[in-house]
Amino acid sequence: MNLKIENSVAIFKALADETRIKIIDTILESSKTVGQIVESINESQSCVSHQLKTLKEAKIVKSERKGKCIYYSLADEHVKKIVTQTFLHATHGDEV
Amino acid sequence: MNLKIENSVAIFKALADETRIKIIDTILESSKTVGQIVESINESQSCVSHQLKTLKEAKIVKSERKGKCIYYSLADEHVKKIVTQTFLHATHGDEV
DNA sequence: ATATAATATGAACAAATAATCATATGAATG
DNA sequence: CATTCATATGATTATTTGTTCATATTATAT
Repeated sequence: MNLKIENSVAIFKALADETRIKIIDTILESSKTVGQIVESINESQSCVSHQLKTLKEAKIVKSERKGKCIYYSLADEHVKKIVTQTFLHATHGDEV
Repeated sequence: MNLKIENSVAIFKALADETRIKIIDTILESSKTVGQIVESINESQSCVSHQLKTLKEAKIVKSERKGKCIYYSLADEHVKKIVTQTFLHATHGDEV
């Protein structure tokens, strides 16, 4: 019943996987097709597709078909902020 | 070997659990003893203690003994930013 | 030194999750 | 309309993870 808690946990769960974070890192700046994502991280097409589905259900990413291919991108700026904030923390260690 | 990815995943994993988020929510503004945390969320002492350990290993929280009790608080401001940013997103839905 | 209060720990079990394999779907093109 | 290219899906298996129970530790007070 506590939306703040439950929604936050849902977001963090969606982000708590190396494959999914690699996907997000790949599409952080510009949208990519599934094929491009598969190329850029080192996982099978099936695996990537499964994880894209997870990310989409969590509303972390959105998709759009253009001709043959489907392009995935981050769903909104807020999610991007959470991710980049964490990337910063992760690379700058314990600095304030 | 990619620290940005690996450290970020570690942080998100630490945050990807309802019990742990409740703990974090409880100590977000001021430090609390284990007993106080147990009271405020609805989990057993053992469960809370286990999860506090997980959070501490992930450097999300720190602890300090004062007399009989051990006080837990957030480890740093950066983590607090990540959490509050997400809480905001979680409560304000899809707004930018 | 013992008893008590506060917290931590280890083992065990159940539940959740991620990758793989095989296959299905669906759009585009000849 | 049949084929091919791009992506999705379902089942299965292995691994990870969270909670509980019982017990251990550690500090303080008596």
